[in-house]
Amino acid sequence: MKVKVRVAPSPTGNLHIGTAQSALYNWLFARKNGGEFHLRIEDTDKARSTKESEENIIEALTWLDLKWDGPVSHSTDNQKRYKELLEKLINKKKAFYCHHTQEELEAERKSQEENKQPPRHICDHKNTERGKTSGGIIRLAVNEGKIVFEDEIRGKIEFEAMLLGDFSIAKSIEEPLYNFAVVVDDSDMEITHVIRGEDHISNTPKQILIYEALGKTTPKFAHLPLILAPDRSKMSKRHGETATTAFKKDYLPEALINFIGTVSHTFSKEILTKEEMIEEFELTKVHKSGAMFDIKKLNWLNSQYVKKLSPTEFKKIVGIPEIPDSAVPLITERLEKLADVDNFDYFWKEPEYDKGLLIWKSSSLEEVRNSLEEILLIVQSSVLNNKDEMRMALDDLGKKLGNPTGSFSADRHSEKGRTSSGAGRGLAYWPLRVAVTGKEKSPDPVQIIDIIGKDKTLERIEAAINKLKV
RNA sequence: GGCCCUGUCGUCUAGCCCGGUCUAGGACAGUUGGUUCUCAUCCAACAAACACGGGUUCAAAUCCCGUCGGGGCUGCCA
Repeated sequence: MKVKVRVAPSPTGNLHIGTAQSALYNWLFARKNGGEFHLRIEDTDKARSTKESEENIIEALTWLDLKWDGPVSHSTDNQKRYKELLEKLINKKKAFYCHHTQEELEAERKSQEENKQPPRHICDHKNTERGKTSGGIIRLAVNEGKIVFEDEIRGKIEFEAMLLGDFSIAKSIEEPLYNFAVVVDDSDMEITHVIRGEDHISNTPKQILIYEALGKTTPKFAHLPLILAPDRSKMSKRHGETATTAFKKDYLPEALINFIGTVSHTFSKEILTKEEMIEEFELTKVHKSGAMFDIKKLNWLNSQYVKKLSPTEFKKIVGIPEIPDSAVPLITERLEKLADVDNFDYFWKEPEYDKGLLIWKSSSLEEVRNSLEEILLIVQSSVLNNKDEMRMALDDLGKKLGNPTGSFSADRHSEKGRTSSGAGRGLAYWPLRVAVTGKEKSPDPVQIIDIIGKDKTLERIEAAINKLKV
């Protein structure tokens, strides 16, 4: 039988990162087995479902390039089926109306907990005339027995049916609840493998009972481990952002895919595309225990992908003003998150900084100004068109300015056993970098100068000298 | 409380099924050093784990039992 899987998010919020992982694994499984991967919007709860959420789900999946087969389906398209099947179950006495009030149910649950009893409702309206009369919610008539299924990832899992009680399947004949709706949907779509988060393990016995009551064959089940927050609990809003689309501003989709793919499944490489993942993907190789969401690892992966981008791709993705291609590697080499590209805005706009930043170590204001004036002369000469000559000229200047032999201990730069020539070079390079970039951290100023050009460089050095005069 | 899932470095894991090759391997993060004007890259090195207790065995991270820990579910949400 042809493999058919789906991802079925409810449109009650943005696409959760865990659901994105679930989508990826379903997608990989389908592609690996030449099957189909579908997207179904599980909008059973009409009150909480929104159009915006649905749009967000589609936006996220599209961004991650997880293409689904066929049209997007909706639970709400299946209304008539739910009602039809619900009536059928009631007629066959496999389901019934429960007329107990919410207060009664709550009191029962409370006393059960106090008496260390399993929380459940075994309804005495089952198999009675009252149970056939519409009015209350609809429950499945559960009988004694064991419910056993073979999880494709975890192996055999067993439940005692009566511990479930006569659980609810619909609020009314027109309003099915989640467990009933998914079973009908999956069954009608002929889903062969239900691959979803571990948080659904306890729904599985209920769903199996519904399949049986309906006389349908059950699909295979596979429960993925959860992606955990730093406190090891399920990731939720209270831990910060969980929306997949929130990662768009900082991360490449390939990097996020790589991260969520490798965090719960081991592949032969740490860095690989989802096409490469298809080759090795096996449900039996999916891990059993939850994995913490390690943002540092995501950052590292992202930086690896950023470095591989061509200048054209990079500029298009981060959307910055036009800069020469040669500037791009200088940026990508030190970029972890896309939005941090603003730290390199000196390539396209004038730097702003405090004049104190121009001071190299414990040098004096005069020394720095003198150094900048010398550099101005160097730049004005034509050595600029050769980076090596430029460096030599700056190195010579460094030597000339010499090593101020005083102590450096009381400044903001750490002292790392620098050689005497290094100290002089610093007096040349440091103020130049600050003048050109306005930052204390940057790529080699000579390379930056080569990119922004002679005129801009002269302007910026003059501006720096003027700052020091005030 | 009840039911279920799970437990190797700080994190993600390899190894576990089929005991010895494991003085437990890799990656991220961390620390140190090299290149260096700063940052980054790159390179080198260091530190860091079998949850605990019994048992089986010549031998246990690997097999068995128990304990403890973590998580999920426990809705007329999904």
